[in-house]
Amino acid sequence: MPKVVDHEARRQEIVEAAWRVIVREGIDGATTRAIAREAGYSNGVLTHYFADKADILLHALRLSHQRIVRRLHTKLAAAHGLAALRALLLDNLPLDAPRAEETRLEIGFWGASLGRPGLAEVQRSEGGDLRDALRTLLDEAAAGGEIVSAEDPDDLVERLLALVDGLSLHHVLYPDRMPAARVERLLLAELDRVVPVPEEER
Amino acid sequence: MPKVVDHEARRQEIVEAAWRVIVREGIDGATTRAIAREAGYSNGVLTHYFADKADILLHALRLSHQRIVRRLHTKLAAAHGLAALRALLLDNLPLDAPRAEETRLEIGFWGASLGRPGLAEVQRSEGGDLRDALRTLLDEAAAGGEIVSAEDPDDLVERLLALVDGLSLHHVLYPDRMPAARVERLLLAELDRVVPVPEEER
Amino acid sequence: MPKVVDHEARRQEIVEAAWRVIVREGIDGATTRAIAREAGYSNGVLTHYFADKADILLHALRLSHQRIVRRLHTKLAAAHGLAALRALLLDNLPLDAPRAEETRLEIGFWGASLGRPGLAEVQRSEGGDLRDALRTLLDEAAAGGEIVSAEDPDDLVERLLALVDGLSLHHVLYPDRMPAARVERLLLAELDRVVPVPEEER
Amino acid sequence: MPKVVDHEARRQEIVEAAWRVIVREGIDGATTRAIAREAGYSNGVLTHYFADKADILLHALRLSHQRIVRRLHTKLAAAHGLAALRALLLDNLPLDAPRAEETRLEIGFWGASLGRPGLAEVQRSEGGDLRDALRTLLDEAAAGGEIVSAEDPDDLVERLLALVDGLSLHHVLYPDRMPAARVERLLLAELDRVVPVPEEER
DNA sequence: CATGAATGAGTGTTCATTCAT
DNA sequence: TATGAATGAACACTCATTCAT
Repeated sequence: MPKVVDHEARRQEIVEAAWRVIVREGIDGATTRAIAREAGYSNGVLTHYFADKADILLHALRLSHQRIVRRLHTKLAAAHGLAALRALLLDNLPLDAPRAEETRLEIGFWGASLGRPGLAEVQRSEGGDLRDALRTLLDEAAAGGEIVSAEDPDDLVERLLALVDGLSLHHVLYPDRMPAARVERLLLAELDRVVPVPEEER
Repeated sequence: MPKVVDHEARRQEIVEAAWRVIVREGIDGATTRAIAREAGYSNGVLTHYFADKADILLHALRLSHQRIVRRLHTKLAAAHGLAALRALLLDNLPLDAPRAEETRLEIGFWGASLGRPGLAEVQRSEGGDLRDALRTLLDEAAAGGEIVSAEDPDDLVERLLALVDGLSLHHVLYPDRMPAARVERLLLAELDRVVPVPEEER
Repeated sequence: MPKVVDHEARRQEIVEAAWRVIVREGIDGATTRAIAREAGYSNGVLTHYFADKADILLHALRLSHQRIVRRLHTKLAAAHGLAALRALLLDNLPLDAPRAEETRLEIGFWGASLGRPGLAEVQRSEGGDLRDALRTLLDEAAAGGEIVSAEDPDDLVERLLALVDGLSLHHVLYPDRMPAARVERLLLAELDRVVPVPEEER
Repeated sequence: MPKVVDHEARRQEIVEAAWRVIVREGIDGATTRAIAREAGYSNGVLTHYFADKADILLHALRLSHQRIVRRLHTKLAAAHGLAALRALLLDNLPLDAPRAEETRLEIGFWGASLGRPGLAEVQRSEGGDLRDALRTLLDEAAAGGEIVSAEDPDDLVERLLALVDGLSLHHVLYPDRMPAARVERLLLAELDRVVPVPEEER
């Protein structure tokens, strides 16, 4: 098995370069040439590692999701229940520059996904992981008595996820109106509603 | 006596053609040629009515907003307070095919706006109208005792708007997971939280 | 004879507009639209007065020549012999802004004439008028004993004309190196060579 | 090991193709497509070798100048003083077909330079080389007693250069009136004026 | 006569892709 | 494997010209 590891490593290099280009120039600025240049290779290399440009973009999107997931796992390793739920949601908001970059990339892909089922599928399945994690933590919190809600837990999860995306979008598009602090406050307020907050804690 | 052509009407024709192309092919598929063809004219006509492609896209976005606003005004003419608030929010959701098209267009523009301040500005200012309307109705509902909330009303409005956009996005991208009925249910559930619902009514 | 005068006047208006556009924007910037706009008419008018764009340009060139000739006639009305010759040559140099404009137009037409025999023909025939005038004045000066030259008078005229064009060109292209004063000095020096200047006069 | 292509050689190929197109079709006929076709390549190649069309035109102009300079160096290698001066001036006249082509190209660029400072700058600086060479030879001739002139040597050089351009122009535009032989005769006559011609030589 | 709407070929330029080396 | 040369279709945009009104 000669050079198999190299192959995968090179793919990764290119995908990371694509990610950087998309974040920096936008999805329209992510030409194959720009990606190859960013990766430090010539145009032609891309052929050896990806079927076409769409394939590269798809993997760049996957990379972004993987990073989010990895970050989550690190953060959630020691946390449980409501605290973990809160951490997970906050982590998915563009509260600092790196995460704002991720959000910009994601927004670009929303539009790109409209006519390309392949991209939408990636977002669906990988978004599913986040949803599952949320649901698990929610159940954990409910089991621990931290949360009380008459609402269907899946609905609650979906609304939280929609809120995360909506707030993220508004922050990136209209940062003046929706600064990071407000994004955080609005999301936490939503979460607090399902929590029967004892008077002594607040 | 020149050829009788209503200049403004022709502009509108072209903008509507652009709107249809964007909805059908996505914002990337909206080439000047495609727009001209859709409008039933040759490439060159666009020159007479718009400065450049960006100008056309901008007006297509405005057209979409105008349609939403017009529809709202019709619906809200006889409604007041909480009922109007509810109607307004529901109307902004992609609960039927035409509105789903509008949402698709809007999502495309989110990405396009990232690197183009002009587009973002249009979205900001026209989105502002909706926000103001929401706020007014909210105050009306609060004054009438229909709504009770300890939360800052502007925050409430912003969260509702974020939720509208997030739910709309998820419906368009993942219709299986987020069918129209669920979109509606999730939004109304959010609204119900701020309403002190008397037992006998529910 | 209805409106015949109007027709010619309108042609003149348009030609003058074309002249101004060419001087201001260069020959490449002289589009039919720009000319019509400058003239204060719509695009379509040009059709009624000129066969095509080439026709307009040709008349704009003629106009420029006519202005030069008219100016000459005014200046030369009272002058004769060597003084007139000198005046005529100086008048053809771009020693002030309006004449520099004329020169710029002329240079543009030199290039345009290369592949268009019609334009070259206009320049040839109208340049001939100037040559004839020079020749006449030269003979006059020679007859009056003001000038003594062993050279063929036609050759002398041609060299003076070539020098006028060469100096004009260099002034317009490289004004730093060839300011107006130098243009004038160099031309007069050339003329002085054929004149046996008495010591007491200099 | 990439396809073996001499990058610089290919650039040269394209520039030479551009040169031929400009000479044949005029500067307006030198479209990027025409240049690519003349070079025997597709449209897209130009991208690899030049920033844009202006870059190609600029190099085509430089190529023309380089050819003139190279020819001069060959001719002047063994010549000195007045003879070299005479050779240099004659060499810059369009006395045969290839040099007439060069002149046509140059005339086209005069017009093109009017609104484009970059092109004018190239002509200025490269024309400066010729001026310096002339001045050097003039000094050499003066030092050797071959030439006697009370005139400022720089002025003399400038007038000779203006005459070269003016005569070249007239030859190209009006070949009937100004055949090659006359061009040569007129320039030499100008030069002879500054030379104290011994009786026995003429 | 004048308008200006409309045409459609043509412009420079970009870019994903192919492929010989 | 990696290069980068080469392709050719596509892009937004310009413009002289035509013509119905």
